[in-house]
Amino acid sequence: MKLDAVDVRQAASAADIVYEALRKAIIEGALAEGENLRQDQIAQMFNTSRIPVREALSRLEQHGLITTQRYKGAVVAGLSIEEIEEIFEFRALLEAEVIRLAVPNMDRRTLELARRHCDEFGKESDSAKWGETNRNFHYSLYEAARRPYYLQIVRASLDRIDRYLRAQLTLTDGMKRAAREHEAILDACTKGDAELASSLTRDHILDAGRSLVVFLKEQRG
Amino acid sequence: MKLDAVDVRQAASAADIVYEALRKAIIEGALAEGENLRQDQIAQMFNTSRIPVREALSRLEQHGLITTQRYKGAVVAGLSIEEIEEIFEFRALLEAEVIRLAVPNMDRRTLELARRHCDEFGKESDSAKWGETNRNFHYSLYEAARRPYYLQIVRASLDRIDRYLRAQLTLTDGMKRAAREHEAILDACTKGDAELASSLTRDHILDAGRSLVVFLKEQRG
DNA sequence: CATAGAAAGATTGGATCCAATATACAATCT
DNA sequence: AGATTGTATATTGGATCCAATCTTTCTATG
Repeated sequence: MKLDAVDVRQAASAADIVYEALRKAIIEGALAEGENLRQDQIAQMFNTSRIPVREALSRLEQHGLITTQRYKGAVVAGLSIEEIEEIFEFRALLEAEVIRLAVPNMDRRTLELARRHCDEFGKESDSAKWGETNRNFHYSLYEAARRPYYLQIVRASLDRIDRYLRAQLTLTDGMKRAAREHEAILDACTKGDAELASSLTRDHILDAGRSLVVFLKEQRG
Repeated sequence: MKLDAVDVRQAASAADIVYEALRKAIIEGALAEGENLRQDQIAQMFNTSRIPVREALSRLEQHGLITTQRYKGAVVAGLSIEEIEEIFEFRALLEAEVIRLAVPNMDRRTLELARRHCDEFGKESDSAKWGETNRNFHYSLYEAARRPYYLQIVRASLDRIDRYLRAQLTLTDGMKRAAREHEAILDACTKGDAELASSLTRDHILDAGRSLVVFLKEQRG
């Protein structure tokens, strides 16, 4: 007997499904910041009870995507400009280090995959998909660092500001500029220049952060 | 009328209490790694139902302190040597940066508080309390960085390896060495030398990590 | 009319109950 | 005996119910 066995114990629980759906909605900006999240309402949307919803909300709160108040409920978390600046600064530190550690481990497969994501990002016309292709590109390089803990934190910090980052990409030349910077980063990786890849990544993140903050300060007054 | 008002809405929920108690027990090593955590049993210990326990366990899992399997329950997370090495490396990067950012903001009060924690650490004879005083010392300096997001991550990563770190401190001269290194870090901060404080912090963490790994490799074979 | 306070409705936190799954052990077959 | 199957028990995941709290609305009163 031979068949493609899958581990059924990895089947997603109701809480997993609700969590992933809400996480995606918040990251993509489908749920506006400050929006109320009623347990009952969400439970009905997913044809389940409030218990798995509560667990999903608990996870979202741990990740900083929502804030809750006892007996008052959950709202989609909003970030102040100071908080956004801090997270961009943090990401610059962390991702610059991750790619420095990653470069020595990059093999042909990694670079080819990154090349595909890079091209895809450059060609993508649907602005709704930029966030996803942007992630794919960076993660495809970061994976080579073989640092699961670092990557977990990278993911969590990106989750928090992804909504804003997507807004930044749609700004005037945010997208074109990001595409150019991606090319430069990928080039450095291909050449095996870890220091260059690291400092380019750092600048890439800090630049995006700066132009986003300028934009938000105008917008918020 | 004048009184110390507290916001009653911040009163801890049952889930909060269970979470904090379990977190403390795991960090301090009171719960051995691999130990089973039965929802019913914990609920009875806290005179509550399984619902708040489930929420507490969910939070612990998000923070990596326990691992759970569907329908099988939760066990206290254990870390492989590779994972421990990664977290020490991560902490070195992060905490070195935090203290670099903190030094310019340190005022007299901060330094006096750190001095007290430093002395307390040096005098403390109860090895069970070393972990706590160690935290107090470092945090008292880190606070000055005014980077809440960084500090949240610092705390989470320290939580994961605190059990092992405490073991390291009780090693032969781990404690004396740590006390000396604390003095040096505090001196650098007092002098306002951010770069020195940063590199000393980095070495302090990497040294502890290295001697811990040596110890664990012997112990685990 | 404005406002304080009470009552009603909505919403969350927690308790209890049921269903799904895993584990341990007995029964059965070769 | 050893392996396999069935069954009983324990445990978790989810549904439903109740209690605590918040929010809104209504009313009485100045």
